[in-house]
Amino acid sequence: MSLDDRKLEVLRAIVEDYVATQEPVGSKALVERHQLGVSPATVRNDMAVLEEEGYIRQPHTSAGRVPTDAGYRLFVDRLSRVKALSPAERRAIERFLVGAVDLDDVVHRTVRLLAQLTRQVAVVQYPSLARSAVRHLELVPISTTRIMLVMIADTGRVEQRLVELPGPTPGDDVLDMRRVINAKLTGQKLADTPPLVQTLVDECAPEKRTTMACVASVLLETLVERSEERLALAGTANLTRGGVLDFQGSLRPVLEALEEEVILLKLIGEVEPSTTRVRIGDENEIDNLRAASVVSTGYGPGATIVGGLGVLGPTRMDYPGTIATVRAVARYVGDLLAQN
Amino acid sequence: MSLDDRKLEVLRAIVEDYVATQEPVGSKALVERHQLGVSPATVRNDMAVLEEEGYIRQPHTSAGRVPTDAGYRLFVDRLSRVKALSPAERRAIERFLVGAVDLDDVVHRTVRLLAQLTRQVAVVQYPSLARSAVRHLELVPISTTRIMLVMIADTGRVEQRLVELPGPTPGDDVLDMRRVINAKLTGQKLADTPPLVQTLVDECAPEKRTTMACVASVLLETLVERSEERLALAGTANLTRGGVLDFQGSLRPVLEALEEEVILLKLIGEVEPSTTRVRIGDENEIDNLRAASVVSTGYGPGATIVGGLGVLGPTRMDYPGTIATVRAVARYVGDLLAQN
DNA sequence: ACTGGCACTCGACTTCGCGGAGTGCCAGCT
DNA sequence: AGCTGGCACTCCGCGAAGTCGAGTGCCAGT
Repeated sequence: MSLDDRKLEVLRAIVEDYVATQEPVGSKALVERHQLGVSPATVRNDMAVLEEEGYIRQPHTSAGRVPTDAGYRLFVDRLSRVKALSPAERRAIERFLVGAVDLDDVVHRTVRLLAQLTRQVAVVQYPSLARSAVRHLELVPISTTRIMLVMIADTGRVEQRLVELPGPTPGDDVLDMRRVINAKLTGQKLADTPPLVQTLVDECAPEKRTTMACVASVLLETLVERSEERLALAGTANLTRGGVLDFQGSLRPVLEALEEEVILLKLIGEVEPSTTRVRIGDENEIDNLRAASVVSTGYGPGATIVGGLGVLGPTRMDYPGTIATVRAVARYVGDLLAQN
Repeated sequence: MSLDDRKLEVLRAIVEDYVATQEPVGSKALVERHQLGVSPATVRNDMAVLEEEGYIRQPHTSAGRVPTDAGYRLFVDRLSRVKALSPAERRAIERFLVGAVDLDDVVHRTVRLLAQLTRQVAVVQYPSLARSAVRHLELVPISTTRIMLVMIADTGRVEQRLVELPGPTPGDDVLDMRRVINAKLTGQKLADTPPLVQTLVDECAPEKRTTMACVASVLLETLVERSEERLALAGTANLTRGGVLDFQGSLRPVLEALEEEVILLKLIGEVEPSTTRVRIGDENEIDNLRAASVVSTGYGPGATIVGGLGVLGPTRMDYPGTIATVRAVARYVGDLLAQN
């Protein structure tokens, strides 16, 4: 016995009602609120099957039904159509993002916008260095034995690092290095730079080699190894929405997970092109987030992806709405980046 | 009738026990756990007076006593001695901060360290631009009509902004501007720069004046108006410690307050030289934080202060320990900054 | 000025009983 | 077959009632 259309319809109704009311939903209430055209008894039979198959469950005997993670999954995959955004939402997005002056600003506005629209926790990854190219490298002398290395990526990200030189170095030498380095690296994908940096040292005049080696090593750190990824987070207060009910009464593990950048990156950083990814409850690999769902997607100028963004909330969330919002925001941000 | 020494001793005992156990403390338990040398009945009389004076209160008749905000205040001001840090804590601080590679890194490590040591929410303000001086200004051509302005402050902070030029501008002109601007501004306190920026435009050759004006306006924004202050936050998960008891059961307002940078800046940004400031419960001006206490102090190289840092927790917190930790961390960070 | 004793208060926790929402199952209907 | 109405059953939620005990305030005595 498989799931015919009506059973799916029942599942959808259960999910929608439960998301709306946050209370287990019973057969009677279901037929009253939806035009299913059958009696409660029939619905009960369907429910029994759905429960058998693992899509819904009862918190206890003689309570209504609640969707399981699998139930939400089925709902998301086959029963929901992505909602169109309301004009009001579109306007909100535009108004919010217009007037951002630099990358930091864009990211901060975006993350707050997402949190506000979805009423959940929002995460935005800064454009990944790994997916960026070098726009310019600058060496700024700070003292005779120290220079500051500033890298500007085509995504607008700027990274800087202090370089301790092995000995006093005249300003002209610094300018020289700057010229050589830029000639070699400007326009290159960061991922491709490591071998090029090596050739920088090799091709350097012997008497300047130790200095160049110094700069090169910091350069490598900055370009590839370093705190590569950055994140912005907003809307943690939204976790308290819905009282103690969501997250089985303990925000603790969730808050802890949100403090770990590595975890967040796992959640929203692993993006395939033009997909919106939905992870529901148990599908999350992080134990602390078994009671949460994550909707994430990639963003970037045009079709390329330079980073991820998404939201995290209780499994009991409005998936169609959230997915629509996340996608829309990602697209707007991408357009914004394309303008630079 | 005023507060003699024993009454103060009783208050101290109440605060210490309540902080430790999180339960209202009664007269019997008090004499058992502390060597007060008097009977419970005597303590009860003292308690009655302390309650009269507003330093403690009963959650309900026939429960033990709990300190009021005023009680904590008295405790902090007159009854507690700042604890010395344990060697383990000192080591932890050093180990944590050693190896920071740049300012971002320092701030992030510091905030996590503070959160971990105090087991509370930690906030660290980036060195304030208003208190910094210009170390160097760099103009990086991005295209013929766009340059990137990078400012490096003596505190290690780096700010960048994109400048849209009114028309195509040769690279030499950019270099010229860079030289002029640096000559004028390097070493200046940011607070002093606005009039100097104006003279930059005035003294500029007429044909380059519109370009320079463009740069100058962005420069002004960057130096003074712009998102001037930045913050790092960590340890929000610590709010859930102590269960539903602290913050009268609702984290919501606290989390909301923590999302507002402006509020956080108010809390830890207003620092007088070399004072540790303690705001207890109602003393906070922000309504959302009436159930919280904030311990904050300034930090900076040597005696100067470039920013603030602190922690936020329930009014029921270990004040002596927290104060000691906050101070120690601030000092270490200051030393670290002094080395650059 | 402190102490021991004592009556009293009142919240925390347990038990009990009830009502009701919701179920599963079955016999009957279309 | 598939759906429906009816019915007995389960079990949660909630309020009432009762008990327990920590803690208090007060007072008389040292």
